[in-house]
Parts: sequence; C-alpha cells; structure tokens
Amino acid sequence: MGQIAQKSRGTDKICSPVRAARGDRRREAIIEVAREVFLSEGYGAASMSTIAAAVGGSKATLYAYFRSKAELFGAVLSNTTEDLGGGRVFGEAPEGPCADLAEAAARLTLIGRRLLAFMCRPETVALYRLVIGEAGRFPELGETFYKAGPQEKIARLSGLIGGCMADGLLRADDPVVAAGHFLSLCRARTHQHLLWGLAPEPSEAQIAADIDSAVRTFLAAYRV
Amino acid sequence: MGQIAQKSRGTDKICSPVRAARGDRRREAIIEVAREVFLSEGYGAASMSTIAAAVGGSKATLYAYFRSKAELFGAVLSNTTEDLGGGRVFGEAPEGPCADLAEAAARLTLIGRRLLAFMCRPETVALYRLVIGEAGRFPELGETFYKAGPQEKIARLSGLIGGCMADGLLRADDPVVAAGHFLSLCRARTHQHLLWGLAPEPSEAQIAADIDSAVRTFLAAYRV
Amino acid sequence: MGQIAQKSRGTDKICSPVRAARGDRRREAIIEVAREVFLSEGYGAASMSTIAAAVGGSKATLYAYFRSKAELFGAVLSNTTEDLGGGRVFGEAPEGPCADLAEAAARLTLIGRRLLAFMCRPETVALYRLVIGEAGRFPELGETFYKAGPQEKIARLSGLIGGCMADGLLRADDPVVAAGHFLSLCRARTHQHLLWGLAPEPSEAQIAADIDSAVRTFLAAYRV
Amino acid sequence: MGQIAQKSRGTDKICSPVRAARGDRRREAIIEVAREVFLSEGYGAASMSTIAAAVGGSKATLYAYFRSKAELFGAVLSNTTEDLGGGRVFGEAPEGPCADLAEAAARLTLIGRRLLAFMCRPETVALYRLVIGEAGRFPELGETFYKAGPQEKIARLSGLIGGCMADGLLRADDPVVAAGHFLSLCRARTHQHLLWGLAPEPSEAQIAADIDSAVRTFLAAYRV
DNA sequence: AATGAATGAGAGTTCATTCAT
DNA sequence: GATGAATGAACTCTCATTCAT
Repeated sequence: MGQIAQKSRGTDKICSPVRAARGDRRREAIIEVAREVFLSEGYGAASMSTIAAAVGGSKATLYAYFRSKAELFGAVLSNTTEDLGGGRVFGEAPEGPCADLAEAAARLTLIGRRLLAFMCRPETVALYRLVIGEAGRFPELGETFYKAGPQEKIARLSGLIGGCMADGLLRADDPVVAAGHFLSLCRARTHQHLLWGLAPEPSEAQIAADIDSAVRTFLAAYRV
Repeated sequence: MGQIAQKSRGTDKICSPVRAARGDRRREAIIEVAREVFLSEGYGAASMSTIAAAVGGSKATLYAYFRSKAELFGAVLSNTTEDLGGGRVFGEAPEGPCADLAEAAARLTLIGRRLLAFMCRPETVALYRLVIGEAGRFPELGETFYKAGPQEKIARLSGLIGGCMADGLLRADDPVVAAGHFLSLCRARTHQHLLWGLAPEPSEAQIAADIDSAVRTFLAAYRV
Repeated sequence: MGQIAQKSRGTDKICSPVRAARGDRRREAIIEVAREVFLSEGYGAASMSTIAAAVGGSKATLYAYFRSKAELFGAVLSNTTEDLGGGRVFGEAPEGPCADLAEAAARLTLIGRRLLAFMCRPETVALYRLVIGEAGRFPELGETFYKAGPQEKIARLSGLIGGCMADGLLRADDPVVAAGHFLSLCRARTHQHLLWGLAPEPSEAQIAADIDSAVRTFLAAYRV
Repeated sequence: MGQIAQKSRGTDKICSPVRAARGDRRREAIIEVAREVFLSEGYGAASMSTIAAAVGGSKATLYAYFRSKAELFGAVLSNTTEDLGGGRVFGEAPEGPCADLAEAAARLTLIGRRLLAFMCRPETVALYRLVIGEAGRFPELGETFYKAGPQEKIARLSGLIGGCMADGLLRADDPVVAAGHFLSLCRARTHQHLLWGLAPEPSEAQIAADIDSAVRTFLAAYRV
C-alpha cells in the first residue's frame, strides 16, 4: 500500500479561471462521490473503477484531478476533516458563567446530545471505522483525525468544564481529563452498539436517555 | 468482496480418525499463522500467498482446509473469540462481599488494570481495528466480537457492581449501565490514544494512572 | 508421513526439482517466444499480453516465472548473449601458423564469411537494432552486448592477426586496432544496407563478394 | 503501433496567408521541440503530453498541426534530414587536383575528422539510435535516412577518391566501394564505443587518433 | 486557432482460486 | 493429502486522441 499523499491542488493541472469555475465543481463532485465509496467500501476495497462509474466519468478523468488513489483518498479525508470542526457539531452554545448546577447540567445535556447525535450519524460511524481500520497502516491518518475529531471536542468540553469550575460548581484535578471522562460516558452505550454493528442509527429518545445518564453520572462525580 | 463465511469445522473431507487428528493439528497451525497475518495486514491486504508462505505450505493446502479466504478469516476469528473470554482477562478476582468502599475500590482497580492492560496489548488493538474496520461490511462479525468482548466484560463488571450495591456500598439505577460507564472511563485516555495510533503500547504506570482516575471518578459518582 | 510441511523457501518462484524438469522447459519456452516478440516489436512496444498469448498462457503465468517485464527482458538477453559466443559464430577455424599470405587470406576469408553471415541473419539484425535503439536508455545493455558481441569477435580476430604478425606475414602497430579495421571493412556494405532496411537478407554470393573485397583491402594495408 | 506517416506539409487547414505564415512558424517550433523529445526519449516513450508541455501548448494544438503522433514523428524526421546534408558536415573542402599523396592524406584527414566529429555528436548518435531502432518497424524510415546520411557521405568521398585516382595517386576497382571502406574505417573504434554506450562524447584528440589510423590504413591499401 | 476536459483502450501487475499429479 | 502450476478477473495507472468552447 502506498503512503497517503496530501492533496496537491496545483499539479500540472493548475486551475485556470475556466477550470476554477467548471473544474472545481467537478473536483468537488468527485470528492463527494469518492467519499461515499471509500466510506462504504473501505480504502482497500474501493476501486477507482467503481468511483469513476459512480461519478459518471472515466478512470482517466479521476487521474486528471488526482495523481493517485492515495491522493484522492487524502483529498476526501482533508475535505472531510473540515466537516468535523467543533463549530459545526456543537452549534451555538450559551456562553458566559453558569448560575447554578442545573444550568451546568442543561448545558452539558445540550452539548452531549448534539455530540452523540453527530457521532451516531451513519457517515460519522463509517468514517470512524475507516480511520480506525487503517490507522495501523497509515499512522498520520489516525493522528489527523484524532486531532480534528475527539481532541477538538475534548478541548471545547474542557473549556466549558473549566468555566463551571471557575463558577464554583464543579471540581476536578484536570479539566481535560474530566472532559475525556464526559465524552467517554456519552459514548458508553448507544455509540458502542452502533460501532459494533449491533444496532441501526438510534432515535432521539435513545440519545437523550444516554446523555441524561452520562450527565447524571458526570455531575455526581464532579460537582463540588 | 465476499461475505465472510462461518467456520466449517466439520469439513467434507474427514477420512480416518488418524487423519482427523493430524489434519486438525495442521488446521490449528494454519489458523494460528493466518491470525497473525490478518491482524497485521488487515483482511483485504492479507493475501493467501502470504499466509501460505508463512504456514510453510502451498496455497492449495490452504484451500484443502478452508473453502475460501473468507472462510479462513471466519475460522480465525471464531477461534480468536475464545481467547477473549473474561476468565483469561480478569484472572482470579477476589470473590465474596466487600467490607467497605476501600475494598471495592481495590477490586475495581485490580480488574480495571487487567482489563486495560489487555485492551492495550498490540494484538488486541489490531483485532479491535480489524473488527471495527470490517464491521460495516460483515454484520455478524461485529456482533460476535461485541458479545465475546465488551459485553462479556460488562456482564462481569455488573456482577461486581451489583455485589457492592447489595453490600450497601454503591448505588445505581442499573448495574449494567454503571458497568458500561466504568468500562468507558477506563478507556477514556490511553486506550483512545492507542487506537488512533498516537502512542505505542503504554507502560504499567500509565495504565495505573488511567485506572486510578477512572476508579476515583466512578466511585465519586456511584457511591452511596 | 510425519513430515512437517515441505519447505517453500518463500515466494512461489524457487525452482524445486519438479520445477527443474517441467518448469524449466516452460521457462525456456517463454524466453524463446519472448525473444521473438521483443526482437520484432522492440522492448517498449512489446506487451506482456502479446507475449502471453504467443506463449499460449496467461499473463499471470509469465509473472510466475519472471518478476517483471524488465526481468523477462533481461532473461531473454542473457540467454541470447550465450548464442553470440565466438565459438558458435566462428566455428572450428584452422589453428597453427600460416605458411604464407595466401593461407592467411584464406583464413580471414573463411572467418569473415562466417562472421558476416551471422551478422546478417535476421535475428542478429533485429537484436542489433533492439540493443542499439535502447542503449541510450539502458546503459548496461549496450555494454553487455558489446562485450559479448563485437568485442569478443575483435579479440578472436586480433589473435589470428597477431599470429600472422608472428609468422612475419602481417605488420601492424596494434593487432586489436587492425582487427577492428577488418571487422569494419567486413560490415562496410551489405551489412549497412541491411541495418538501414534497404535490403533483405543477402545471398551467399553477396556475402562472399563483400568479404573478398574486405580481405583484399585489409591485406593490401597490413601485409609486410 | 501505427505506421509512421509521411509529412503533410500542405495541411488541409491552411486558411489565410497571414495564418499560413504564423501557423508555419508555430509548426516549425513544434517540430523543433518534438525532435528533442523524440531523440531523447525514443518514439515509443515520448508522449504527446510531454511534447505539448515542452512546446508550451496543449495536446489539442499538436493535433491541429499533425494528424497523429506518427505524422508528427515523420515531420520531425523529414525536417531533420535536411540537417544531415553533406555540405553542412564536410564544410568547405579544398577543391581541385591533389599534388601528391601527402596532400591526399591531408584532405582525407580533414574530411575524416569533420565526419567523425559530426557522427559523434550526441544528437547525431541519438538520431542514429532512433532510426536504427525503429528501422525494422518503419521501412521507409531507414531508407530515407541512409540516403540523406551515409550514402550522401559516401558519394562525396567517392568523388574525392575518384579525383585522386585520376591524379594517379590512388588505385581502386570501384571508388564507391573504396569510399565505403574509408567511412567504415573511420567508424571502427570511437564511434562504435559511443554507439554501444561504452563511452561519452570523445575528445578531439581521440577523434584525431582514430582518423589518423583510418587514413594510414586506407592509404596503405589504396595507394598506387 | 487554441485549449481544457474527457475518455476508451490497453499497459504492467496481483490475487483468489482450481486442478493434475 | 499436498503441491506446483496455471489462470481469469480485477487492480492502478497512462496515453493517443477528440470535442465543446
């Protein structure tokens, strides 16, 4: 297997103004389709022929935009990474100090639900599987995604938790560890079942139940 | 890609008892070697040639014992499941009622350390990756492994937790949920880093630190 | 019966005793056919598919015997080099001292004819073209063939010429240079026409005429 | 592989005189660049993309001027043939009768050096290889080049030799054969080494030594 | 006239699988 | 029972060539 190359927007295929208008759209379309194929088949099992057919073009066209399968994969992933950004997942969360524990609980619940809902989306699960499955063979792959995914979430959560500590509502040795604990608690049941293929995408109610349980446990452990 | 067939222990080729004995030994040997190859290369990237060479036989011999690559893979996995049994992982744990919270903590710590050490072993990680990576494509695969792995552990843990509840040390709505929480807390840091390829196998000290943190959080949340 | 597995030194390409008997014959056959294809089409234009079809097998079979197109090409060439050996070309030439210039002339004529006849054979011409054509891109290729071909001939010729010098029949500053001159004179007309594709394989008479002319010029220049 | 089409100087696309002028300049430029590419890579290995990139245009532009790769190749070669003309190679040679053998020797030496220097130029060698390499597949190719190259030189040499015969300095059955012999003697060593890739471009001293040797042998053989 | 984009055909190579011995 | 040999199908990737703009 090769290395997974990074995208190289400007190869010998420098985007002319014309290309910028038409070609970039095509490029995006290819990436879009390729993502689906890679996610559903895995890197190894996905074939350029399959992707080309799904795009509705020829293999050679794929190679006009990406120098290799690995580069296409890289483009898909780096494009995907953007969608993982916390902003998109967390949405607009209330800012400022928390009045009391009830408000802290409400905030954690809100964020927890959004987080779990995101993690349980079929595409997210497929991506998780893909990356975990290949992480042993492509070391940077796992690192990149860990940073764009879990780590980013933990950082945001630890910000919230740190705030609650400052407000005198929570107590923790290390807010990052606490954030990791919270994230883990959120994933404890439904997300595990999903990952292992035991269940289809969960209902909102299931997600709410998991998060309630996680928040309760977390607060019981970390409140002052 | 094909389906992953289940093992077919009772081949259509058993002849004499002698053969059966000899053949079975060979069969085990093949599975043993194939496991290593599958775990280190992944299902797709592992080739029958590689396995045959590693076994020290010819590809045709492989096909004398297994009808296809998928069937061999299935045999490897079903054979592997046995090693996941809780007994092997938990070892001999103290039985009987807990005197006080300190003893409960000690027991959880002991079990947690064994559990995490097991989950962080390179082979376990490789297996986890392999199964998670293919779970989307081979539905029964994930289920089988979830039951043999996480679920089994949760069941044992919930036994312990239920005992502590009976002893009046812990309090929980549902000991199974609590067990899931404990397991998740154990996995929160080191194991995640490992999975995503951010770190090599952890030291005992790292494991101990993770488990201390998990036990502390868990008890803070669930003690009466 | 109690044997552990047969050794299989690794890949699927080591020659076992069985292979030695059957497979080596196949190997030779492949080389034989491949030579024809390479010679008539050139290295670049010859395709593995074409060769496989000509052999009457599949491409995969080719790859069972040779790791790559280049390796097959190499095998063809090194096999071909053997046929270039002077012994095969010169045949049995009279040994011992020459009595007079007439005998020297006769020996040179005999050898010259054999040499030119060999050089004018269609396969030899095709090989010459192939090697010269690729020599710029594969440096060792030209060297190998020069040594097996022209250089070898020059060495033998210079032996003969040196003998005549010792016999007091010829005079030259350097017998190797003289031998080079003789070889060049032999190639001056018919072989050039052939090389450039101006004429088909020459008749014996044409060869004889060329050699007579070359020998006459050579002796006029080098006799004492 | 296709046939190599002949040039089609009068394309079917000439429009206005202006265009014709501008277009012809472009056409020449393409041929110029394509020659370099063909010579350095060989016909098969040279790709239209490479040529287009080197020209600084698009592949489609190439096809606006030449109907196919083969036609472009043909145009390159027929354009190249012109540069092979004897005048350019021989330069201004002394005319008129030779006074004595020493003057004949001087003239042969002068011409021989120019000739060999020309034949040893990297571009000439590359062209020689290209043509010889493809001569088997493209019959007219070799003929065209033989006539423009070796044959032309032989004709000029035979003129010189014929003059010397008329002056009573040389004696030969056929001045054309003698000229062929001289040319061959010139090529006997350095040029052979070069062709087979054994040596880089020779120094002037090497060329001079070869020619001295060739002239000496030639005169020894052909003087009255 | 010039070109960016697209593509069918085919290159070398690998692999799971079969079968005569 | 074990194997060496063989293979069809599929892989990634390239190239000469065309066409709408």
